Amino acid sequence: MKVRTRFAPSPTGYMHIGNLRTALYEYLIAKAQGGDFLLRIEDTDQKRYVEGATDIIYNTLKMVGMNWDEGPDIGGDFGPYVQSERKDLYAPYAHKLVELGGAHYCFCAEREKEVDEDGNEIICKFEDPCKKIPLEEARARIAAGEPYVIRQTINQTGKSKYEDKVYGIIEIDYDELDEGVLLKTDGFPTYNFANVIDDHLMGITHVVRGSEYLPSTPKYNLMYDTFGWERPIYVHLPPVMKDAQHKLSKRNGDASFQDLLAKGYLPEAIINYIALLGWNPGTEEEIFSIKDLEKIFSVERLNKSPAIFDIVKLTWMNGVYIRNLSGEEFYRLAEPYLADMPANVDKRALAAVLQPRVETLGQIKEQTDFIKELPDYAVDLYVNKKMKTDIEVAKAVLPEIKEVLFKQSEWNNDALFAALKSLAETKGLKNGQILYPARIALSGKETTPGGATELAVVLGKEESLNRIEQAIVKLG
RNA sequence: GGUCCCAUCGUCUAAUGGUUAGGACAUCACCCUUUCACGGUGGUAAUAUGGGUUCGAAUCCCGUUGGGAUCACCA
Repeated sequence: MKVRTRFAPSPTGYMHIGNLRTALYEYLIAKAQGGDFLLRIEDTDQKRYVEGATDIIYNTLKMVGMNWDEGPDIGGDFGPYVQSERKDLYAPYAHKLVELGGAHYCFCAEREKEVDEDGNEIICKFEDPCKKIPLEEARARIAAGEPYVIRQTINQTGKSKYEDKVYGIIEIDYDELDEGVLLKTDGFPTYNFANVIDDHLMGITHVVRGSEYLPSTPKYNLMYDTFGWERPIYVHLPPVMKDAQHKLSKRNGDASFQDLLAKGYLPEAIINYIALLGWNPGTEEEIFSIKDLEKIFSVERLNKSPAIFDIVKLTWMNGVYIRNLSGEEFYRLAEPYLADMPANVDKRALAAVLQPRVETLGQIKEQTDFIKELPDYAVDLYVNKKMKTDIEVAKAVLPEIKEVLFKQSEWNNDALFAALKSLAETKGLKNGQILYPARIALSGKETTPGGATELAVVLGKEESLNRIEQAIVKLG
């Protein structure tokens, strides 16, 4: 049978990393088996709907290369793919479930949380008195216009049992299961119910979701069983953590996919990194494109313990992706970050020195700030023991450097380096005694992307000579 | 609180009864070098804990501890 998985986000306007990873695994489980990956929007909670949120979902999935085979925008044989458009479809199934004995009509007021004297929430199992109302009486009250919900009926005793692909056999006592609402007063289904109906109707073979659903899965199974439907294969995923105690969440202000993009992380690197948060290929390789992952992914290698999201390792991996880019591709990506560079700056040369030195595109700004404007630096920057330079050396050498550069007609790194190197030789100095002061004069910074001659190329001849002259004046 | 789940270097993880417990990030040292990076070499660093089972346990069982989840007309 063809594998079918689904990503079913609710449109809340925020694609967080845990969610993205769930989508990735759903996608990979399908694709590794030549199956279909579908997109379904779960918007049954009208209060939480956020305008434009579905576009964020579409754009994110497209950007990382997770193409869906069926979805709200492209359709498919099992639509509609937006739950609010499926609204009328659920109620008949709910009433059917009542007939089959798997649910009942309930007229209770909405449950309120009880609090004890210390302000702690009292947790107790809900015993629904409406369960005892004869079906005919309940139907009469509904006919009379009384508001009602449909609630799941759980009469089973003993242990429920199912197998999860990552956690193994899960056994839970039926007694622990809450008789939750399936169809709300407003006629909308709850997640619990809509999920079962939609997954069945859409032919979903593998239900992939967070491990928080592990304890409520027996309730879904009961519904599948009562309807006489085949239970899906379950794949529950451990959470992605911010630290040992907290899940990554919107509330904590943790990075979303969008935030990472804005900081200059590449979609390919993000996908590669999160794929490895809870899954490993069993080899020592760790750089994978999504196409690679489609070939090698297997559910068996999914991990069951939570994983902490480590931005440091993601940053490293992003650096790997940046370095693997061709010079042309990197230039294209870096260009927007170089928009405010002065016109005389050789942006291509600059991009070339930047590429091995940045791990995120966002780091370009701090690396290039000295180009726009020479910082007002302290003269003791010219002192460097290892390079055997100090203020006196700089004072002596800078006019000579200016002279050499002034005469230089070929303005590229090799030519400049050769020229300054021969200056050092004729003066009987070490290379560093020429190059270090030159670099400081050109940049006004202790560390720079590239050496003296590389910076001279980036700045151009005129600006380079100008800065060296300023240094000579500064040193008096 | 009841129930369910989890537990290997700081972090992500490998090792499905027999390894000097492996790799990657981070960290430290050294090399390369025109500063800083990149690259290269090497080092520090882990089986939470107590009992079993076994010739042999990170691995299987039980307890303890620590953490997480769940118990909504939210998904």
